[in-house]
Amino acid sequence: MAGIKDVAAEAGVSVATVSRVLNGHPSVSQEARTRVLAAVEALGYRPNAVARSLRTAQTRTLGLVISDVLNPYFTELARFVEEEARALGYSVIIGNADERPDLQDHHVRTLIDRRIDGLLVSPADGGTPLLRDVALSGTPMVFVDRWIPGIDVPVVRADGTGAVRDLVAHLHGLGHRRLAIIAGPAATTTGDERVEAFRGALRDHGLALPDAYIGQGDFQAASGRRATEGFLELAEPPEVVFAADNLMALGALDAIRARGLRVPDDIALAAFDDIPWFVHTGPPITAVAQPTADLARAAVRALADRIEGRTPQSVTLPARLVVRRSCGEAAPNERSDR
Amino acid sequence: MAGIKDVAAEAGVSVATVSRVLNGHPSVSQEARTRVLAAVEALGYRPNAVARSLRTAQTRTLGLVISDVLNPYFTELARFVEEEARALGYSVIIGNADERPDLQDHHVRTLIDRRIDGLLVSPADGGTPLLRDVALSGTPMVFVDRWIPGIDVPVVRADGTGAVRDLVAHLHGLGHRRLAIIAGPAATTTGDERVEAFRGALRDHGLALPDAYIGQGDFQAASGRRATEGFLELAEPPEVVFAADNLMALGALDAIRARGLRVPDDIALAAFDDIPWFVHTGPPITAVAQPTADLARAAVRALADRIEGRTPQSVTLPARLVVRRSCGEAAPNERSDR
DNA sequence: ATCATCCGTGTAATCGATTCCACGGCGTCG
DNA sequence: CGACGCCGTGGAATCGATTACACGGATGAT
Repeated sequence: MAGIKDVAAEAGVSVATVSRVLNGHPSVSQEARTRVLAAVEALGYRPNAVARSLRTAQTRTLGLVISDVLNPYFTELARFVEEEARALGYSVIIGNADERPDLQDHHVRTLIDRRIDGLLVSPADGGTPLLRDVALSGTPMVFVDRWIPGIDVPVVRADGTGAVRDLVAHLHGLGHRRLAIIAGPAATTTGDERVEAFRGALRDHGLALPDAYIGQGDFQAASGRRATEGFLELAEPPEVVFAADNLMALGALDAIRARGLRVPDDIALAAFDDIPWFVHTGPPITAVAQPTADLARAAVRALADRIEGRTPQSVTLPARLVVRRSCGEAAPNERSDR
Repeated sequence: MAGIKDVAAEAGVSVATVSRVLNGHPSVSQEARTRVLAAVEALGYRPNAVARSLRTAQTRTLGLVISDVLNPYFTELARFVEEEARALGYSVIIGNADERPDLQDHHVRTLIDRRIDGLLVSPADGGTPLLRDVALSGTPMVFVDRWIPGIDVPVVRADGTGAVRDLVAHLHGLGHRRLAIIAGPAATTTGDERVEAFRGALRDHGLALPDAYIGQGDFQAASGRRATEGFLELAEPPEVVFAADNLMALGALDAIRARGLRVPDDIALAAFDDIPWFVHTGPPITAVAQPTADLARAAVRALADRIEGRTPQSVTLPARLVVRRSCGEAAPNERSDR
């Protein structure tokens, strides 16, 4: 593969001049510039990004570590992150943690070893020592969706409290009084937060959230199934199950069907995170939708700000309720899908 | 960030010795080894992958360019690819082409510039000049799922003919005679192939595949919707729609529902590519399932073989039919889900 | 005792770019 | 007319690792 020396030789100039032309440096004669460009064209020369990165100490690459690529919410997030990053001239390397702290650490370490310019993280857990160290070491970092309290890094996320309140109002309006939630891992911020938002909204309607109505999940479908089975075995099972993410909602749907029950007639179902498939499930599922594209854009911009020496800002965007049929027939005046 | 020189100084040896210890080179005294290791530990030293790559001319990184990350089939593929690559000591950088040749080229070029050791591609189109050049230039490359005829590169893919034949037999057994297909872009191999397999299977039952029953899609949901609307407007609409990928099946489902029709009572639906969500749609969708994990593993192994100087092999694995309810009630003796 | 070998180690070249510094030529200004 | 400055350019240092080669000392064979 042709190197910068070959180009210099071909154009009859020094490597310094070639480099200057390629980087748009002003002091190069028109003459030299055209000769170099011609040589580049002739040889099909492409600069070696590895060598360039070594010298300049920047890779124009962002790392994105997410907790689970198979979760459509994160897939979508990743897609938009890459899109915005590309627009700003960065590449993205994705690391999938599969909700495993050890895998998360593996990816963080590899990314740091590759000297990525900045790190976007949606932590799978309460924060391993590694993540703290990285943040402390001055590597530009931004949390997206989930974050770790006590680590001083900008956070870009959606606030679900308003939407959850709307959801509870909707459920209450349909006559439901016994509402249960399948929570995420307590170690994740989104885990807690969604439970607390739910509890708060229930309180507004004079309802309590008994411990038996809080299922412990881990954001995976299987845990949603288990938690729902637990609910269904209760002497007084809930009338509604609210899953804190879309995969657990799917598990819940499984468990409900396995019992021969019907949604929403026998039990209602709602989920956090809206995904395209929820339109097509039987029945379509009512969900709290996050502004994924905006979150991704804001996160990338915050990170780029941090990298390029500007001051990054934490951003919180509101989520919104999308009513479908899984909690009972929507009243005609309620907001519906889209 | 500490460099190898710092470690050498701390341990009181030369950088060469440090490097030897880190790379498990034999001729290093036990003494020196422990001192170096202690220094590494003390300084929290991590080798700079960029510098290492420049010198060794290898990055231990694989590029994976897929046509659409949002398609769960590819998401899953990507996940398993990363898993297998990690097991073999490689990292993976994913490039999402969004079914756009220009974006595909962008990613291929960036990956080559970064001097990845090998490239796994599921081409979005018939093959841009760039892809040909890269293959010709000797960059290790393997096609997965889709490939480009005329480029001499190993191909790892699933063969759907058997499963499609099973599908058609199943449909025929249920009494369906007017079967339509939503094809993928003609430029992709999977596009053609699935149509031809379908046509062949129909012929076995003495059925024809009229042009009006071949919808033109592009592997995206919207195209499935359009094609299905076309079918439904026909004087004699088909009794079954077979979508050549899962997203188009979703579009088809949309179009059918929008008409107020019911699956499978009014019209049957089947899809190529099985995904977890098909269990939860209303009704659950009959599909041809590809052995995604095995494909991913085989592809990575083929690429690693090529990179490491062994002879890579093309691999073709059989797909299988998963019968659910979207084509009519399954006979009790038929293979069902799982 | 002598010489060849081998082992552990260090010095320095190298990978392919960027960039600091010096230099020659030329225009401008005093 | 001499000095100064600027412009375009090239030489060489540099980034942080790996590795070929050289070297000194110990060991073993003859």
